[in-house]
Amino acid sequence: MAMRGATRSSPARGRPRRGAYHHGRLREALIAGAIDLLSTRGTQGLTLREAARKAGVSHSAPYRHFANKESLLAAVSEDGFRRLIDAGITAAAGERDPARKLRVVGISYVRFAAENPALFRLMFGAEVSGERHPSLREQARRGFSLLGSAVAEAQAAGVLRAGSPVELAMPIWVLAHGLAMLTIDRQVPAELREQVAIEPLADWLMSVLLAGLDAGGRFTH
Amino acid sequence: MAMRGATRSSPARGRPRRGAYHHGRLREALIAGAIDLLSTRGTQGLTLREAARKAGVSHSAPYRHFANKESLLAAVSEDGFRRLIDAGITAAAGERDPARKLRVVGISYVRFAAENPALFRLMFGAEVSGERHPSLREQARRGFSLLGSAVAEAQAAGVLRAGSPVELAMPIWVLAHGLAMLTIDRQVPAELREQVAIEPLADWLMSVLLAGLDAGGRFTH
DNA sequence: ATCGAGAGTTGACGCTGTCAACATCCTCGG
DNA sequence: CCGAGGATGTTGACAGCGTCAACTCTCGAT
Repeated sequence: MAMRGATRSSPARGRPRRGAYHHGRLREALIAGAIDLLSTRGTQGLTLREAARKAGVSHSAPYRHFANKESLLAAVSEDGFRRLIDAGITAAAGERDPARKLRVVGISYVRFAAENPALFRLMFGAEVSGERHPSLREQARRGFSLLGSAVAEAQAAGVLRAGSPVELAMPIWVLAHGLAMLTIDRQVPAELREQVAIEPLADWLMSVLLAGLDAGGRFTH
Repeated sequence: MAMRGATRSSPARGRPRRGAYHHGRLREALIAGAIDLLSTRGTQGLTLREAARKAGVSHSAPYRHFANKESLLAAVSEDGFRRLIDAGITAAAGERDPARKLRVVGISYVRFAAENPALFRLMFGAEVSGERHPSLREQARRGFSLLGSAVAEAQAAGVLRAGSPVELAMPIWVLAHGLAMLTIDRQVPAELREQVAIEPLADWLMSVLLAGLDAGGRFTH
């Protein structure tokens, strides 16, 4: 049996020391396959058995590495959060002006969603519960604190009014998240969509909001 | 066979003229059952077969009324849009001041999402495609035009700057949608959540945005 | 009275997630 | 050097799902 061999996805990347029976890097291969399935065939196409097939492994091998499907989805989601945060960090690093930095972080958020719609929906969706997977909650917190530090920087430079960074970051996140979701759902009115470029729209929305943050009152709770 | 009878969900509501074999109002019963399943057991719990069971009918009877599962979901989604728009109309009717009217429409949007999370996600999700179900697109357009008229009213009253209503309505929708989604996903930071009341937060965000719309520039494309 | 179309049923298919029992491999203590 | 045992992978099963084909029942029009 075990007709599986080096023909499929080169098990044990690098040096194929392991025999045919043990994959060697199955966990990573499953996550990578799942991410690929998600972007090419959408949520419906992401199946435990199909991910196993792509890794060249039997249908229940994944259970040696994930308790159930939700656990695999959580790992995929966590990887998505890492990439989303990396995109934000990279975008911020490319800007020196603190005001522009704040905007490009928001724009990178929307762009990530537009480029990975199914993944983005999974990350914020309900099929993987944040309660059961606290590491996900941790990643979301990291992302929010990245935004918070961009806010603090803008405040220090005097381009954003004083106030609790979390209170000021919240509206920015809400706006970026709303635009990201509506973009994914293709709900942005045609009048406001020029070609497929979402960035100018995102930039304008950020301008409006930042102006409002300077003018508006605080959230006194 | 056909042990199904008046014991279950009273087929042919009103006058049970039809015998046991023909349900009489199966289509409506399936939609109602699906909505119920969605709110009590979530997306995963909404199953064609379970909806049929709730209606007291065999597992493939739904195919006489819906081409496939997605068609049932589309009907559920359309009902959701109607209720969402109704909520907005009701909220607007309760306010005379055009500025407050604009805000309560946004707040009602967020509240609807918070009260019907699974339904809201279905309405804007990917499992029912707007391309294949144009009536859904139509409902979304109706909702947007409801918001647009609230904007126009505010402009006429001089409490909102001039400009294309669609250009001004877009940021409001984006903000409301973002807050709705983040609320559903329980991502709103604890510091900003007082108890479970989302309305003050929504109101504040609307204030910030409206101030920004007055101060900010236009979206020149 | 009949007949045909609409509405519902039965049974099947392939797919899925999950589990139990089994097989194989790798490592480490003796 | 070896052999035991844990880690890893396989096989086969189960129930539930969406869907389809073939059947049956019912009712209203002719």
